[in-house]
Amino acid sequence: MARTQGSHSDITGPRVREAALRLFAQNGYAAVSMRQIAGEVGVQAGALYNYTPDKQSLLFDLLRGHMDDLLQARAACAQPDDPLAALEQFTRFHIRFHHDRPEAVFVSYMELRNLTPENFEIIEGLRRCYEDQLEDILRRGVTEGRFDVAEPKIAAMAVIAMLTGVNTWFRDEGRLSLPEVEEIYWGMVRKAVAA
Amino acid sequence: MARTQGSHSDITGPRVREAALRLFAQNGYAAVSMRQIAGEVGVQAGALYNYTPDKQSLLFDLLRGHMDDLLQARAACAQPDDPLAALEQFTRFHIRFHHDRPEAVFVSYMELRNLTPENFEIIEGLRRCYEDQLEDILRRGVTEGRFDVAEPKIAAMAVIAMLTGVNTWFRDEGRLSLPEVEEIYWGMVRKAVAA
DNA sequence: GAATTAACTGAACATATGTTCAGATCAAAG
DNA sequence: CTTTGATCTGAACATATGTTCAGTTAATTC
Repeated sequence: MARTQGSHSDITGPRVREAALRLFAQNGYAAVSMRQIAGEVGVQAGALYNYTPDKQSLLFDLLRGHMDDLLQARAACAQPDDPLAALEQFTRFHIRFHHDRPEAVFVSYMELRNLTPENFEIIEGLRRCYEDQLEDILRRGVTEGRFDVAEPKIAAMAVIAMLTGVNTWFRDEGRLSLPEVEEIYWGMVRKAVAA
Repeated sequence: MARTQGSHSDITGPRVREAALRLFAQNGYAAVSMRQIAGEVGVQAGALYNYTPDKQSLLFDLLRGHMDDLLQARAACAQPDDPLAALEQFTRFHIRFHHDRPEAVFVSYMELRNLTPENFEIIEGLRRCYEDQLEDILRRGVTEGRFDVAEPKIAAMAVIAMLTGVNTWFRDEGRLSLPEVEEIYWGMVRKAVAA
């Protein structure tokens, strides 16, 4: 049972996923070859198959891992009883979480169609689970008379689309800091659903 | 000068673009081969090169055509002086226009990274031109004291992201009609920027 | 130092890719 | 009917693809 400690496997495995994520984000899943990924890691293409059964699983594992991270990070948040506080919490969490991993966000959105149907269903289920959390907040706010939202499901989709959009233009070196952007978006979200 | 009238070219040319658009939307630019496109048209791969110098130009022409359509359709709209009316007009126009051509919208968003840098710059310029129109409406509304928007550029990006998001979930056979969806989104946009 | 075995190489496999081009086809013009 | 030229075929080109696998390398254990 040699090679358990200091094994390259602990190093190479993550590096494969990192290289795949970066390349998929930059060029798209279909446009990236296993040889490119291997080259980025400094290894021959065949060696990748010690870490993934095939290219499809590599993509799926990235998306799956991202969605797991999202739901886990979300679950670790305090969940205020007050709907307004919960909505603010969700808004700021979403912007921050997505800002911190732009490549995973991008790939998770762009490469859904390159998943096999079964894999797609799994990712889609996790995504729906996240969306439902926002929908629940909105419904509670409506019930308590704090929000004026005729269609909580649609409002949830609209808010998430708006918030995720930050990733398309925000730059760390830009004029505005992330907390400032958070503030601006929270203002719009709050007003958009206000009673 | 034979073959000018009733020429197949008038038929095949558009069919090539239609097939390419449909296939690019479904499978992504990189995953679609010239032979697939040709097969869809009922022709051999070599024949496609009577209608496009290469695959890249085929993609570019689709995106270019879509952006031209967008700006032209927008220019054909009445442009109300009243900022609130102008914003409502923009909101409804955006939802309707994007609803009517989901494939072109999808491809225009997803395949930007598969453009050469020069082609990308052109499309990006057209896109900015469209965004600026919304930004101008918001600025005018602020000047006239009708809107409360600290960052018109960012608000414009947020509104557009929100509106374009309709395409990701809306189905014609769904519970809500497009006019109903228009109404819901217009309500959220109006409140989000209201003074 | 010998044995073990995880980690990796390098070549091979069958198939697919974008693009080119000489030649066949055939509708229209003279 | 003959000429013309746009339209398309079918094969070829060089290169790239995902994946497999027998064999090499080298870190660890005994």
